Amino acid sequence: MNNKEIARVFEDMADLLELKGENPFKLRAYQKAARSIEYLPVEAEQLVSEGKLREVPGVGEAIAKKITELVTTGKLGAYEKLKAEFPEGVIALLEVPGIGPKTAMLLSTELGIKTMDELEAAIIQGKVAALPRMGEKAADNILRHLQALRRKDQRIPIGEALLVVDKLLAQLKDVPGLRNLTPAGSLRRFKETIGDIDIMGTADDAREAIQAFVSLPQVREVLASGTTKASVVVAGGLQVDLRIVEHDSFGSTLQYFTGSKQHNINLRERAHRMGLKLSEYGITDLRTEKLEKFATEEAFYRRMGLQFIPPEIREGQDEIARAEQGTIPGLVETSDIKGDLHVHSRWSDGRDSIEAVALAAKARGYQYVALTDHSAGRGIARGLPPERLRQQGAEVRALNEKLNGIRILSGAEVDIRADGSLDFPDDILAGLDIVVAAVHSGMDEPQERMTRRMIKAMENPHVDVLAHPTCRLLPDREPVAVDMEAIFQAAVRTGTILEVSGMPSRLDLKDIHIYRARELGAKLATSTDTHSVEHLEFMRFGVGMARRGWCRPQDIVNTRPLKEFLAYLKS
DNA sequence: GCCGTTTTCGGCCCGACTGTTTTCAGTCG
Repeated sequence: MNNKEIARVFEDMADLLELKGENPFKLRAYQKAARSIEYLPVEAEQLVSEGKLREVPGVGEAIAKKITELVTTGKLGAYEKLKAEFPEGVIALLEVPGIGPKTAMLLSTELGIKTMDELEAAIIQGKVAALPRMGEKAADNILRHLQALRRKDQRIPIGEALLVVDKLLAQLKDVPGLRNLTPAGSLRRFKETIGDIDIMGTADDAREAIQAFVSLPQVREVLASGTTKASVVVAGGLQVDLRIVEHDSFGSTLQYFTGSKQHNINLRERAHRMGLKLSEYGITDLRTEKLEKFATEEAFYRRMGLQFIPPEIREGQDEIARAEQGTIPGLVETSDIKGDLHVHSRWSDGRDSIEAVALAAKARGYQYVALTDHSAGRGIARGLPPERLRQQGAEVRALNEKLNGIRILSGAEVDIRADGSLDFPDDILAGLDIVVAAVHSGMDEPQERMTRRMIKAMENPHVDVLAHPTCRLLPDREPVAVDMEAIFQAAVRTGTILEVSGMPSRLDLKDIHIYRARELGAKLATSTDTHSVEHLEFMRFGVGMARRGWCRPQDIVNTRPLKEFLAYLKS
């Protein structure tokens, strides 16, 4: 049983305990453990065999036992027993926003509702509004949420969400007295997918700002609108929350609204031990009741006795303890990047000429860009047969003569075939500056074969980079079955660089993989898989992922200047 | 159920918004 499945069990258990009216702190313990397990950089199974389960924050004696049971038997007695205590389908009702434990139990016991369809029918028949403490409006609300839930796609990749946000921010820019408009929440933490969009700002008149927000043309529905915050649904079904505070609370509010939830809970517990109380408005001294406001997050963390914690690593793991010790590393930034190691031109399935891509790379301040068009095996992607690759090499040489300040590395994105062999013979690979290898087909293979296949490719001395290692596509294609721990170890052994693809639909490797690979000493590269010059911008997502994996500049090989990077490739 | 530089027992984050209510419960983030 994998970490995601284990986390799911504990989340369900927390829901069931809540339905049961159990001690709220107990169910919070389950939720915390679920979160912890979800973010583990290694499989819980490995921790069980190493006896290290108890080192995971939020995992104590009882939960460790439950995890062990799940890992070894694939089932959990306590969970099965708990499930049996409740009518079928109650947990499903909790999925609907606006339905909490009380309402779910009411709907289930009074009306016998098991599914969303039955719920919809009951609302339309007026049965829900007639329940105690319900009413027309409450029932209507549930119906709207239910229908929105049906329409709504899953979480969307961060790349798409940022487009929506950029537009919103541009539209709100001119509202008088509205300042400091900033994306917060999971967007600011660079989570790979976004469930809803959080924006915050400060204003002379919060009401006026909220009014401007809910009146935007793309707002399809206003879910809530008060004096300091509002929630709307915009075209496309995405929920956007806006929170407005006074100018001098900006730092505290940004911190509060960036989350994550678990990070904030941990911070508040720490504050409590310090005799302080945290809220979005600032820090209150519990003894004097005095509120201290913060204009910046830096000042806020300083007051808490902590090193500044970058948003990308505020996931409620051990970042607060690390900040207390002052051991949060300086994370890589987009401005550290000296080159892109994965770009396509119109020679294969890219849109632009090699020269256009090179000039765009130069304009970004890069010193080099690796041209990695597809190999012949990628027929659909107009992959290059050896002869065309040689012709391309000639053009690259000519361009390198002509252009100043940017070096084009001749390379290829070579297919890893089903047997682990490569789509170009070794003598051709040997003539390239850089070889990026990737799986593009036969993705349904069982884990052992896929793992062997990738490792075999990594063992080829000409292969420099393993691209998008898990082959997932957000939000639909699941990662291939592959033993990531083995891939990371092979990367360390063979010196193969692991790609962190910034392409929004890939983001591959993902955060916890990056964390583990780095921990084991593997080298990583943030790349874009550019197919037209605008895609070079995807580097921000690659860097965002790397930061979520706690990467410093020295962990990312393409932060090295050209000469140093070429020397590294040779070694 | 977890956890401890006050504690191994007694705590456990905090505020906003809505709807059905006459003072608050439920839900959310």
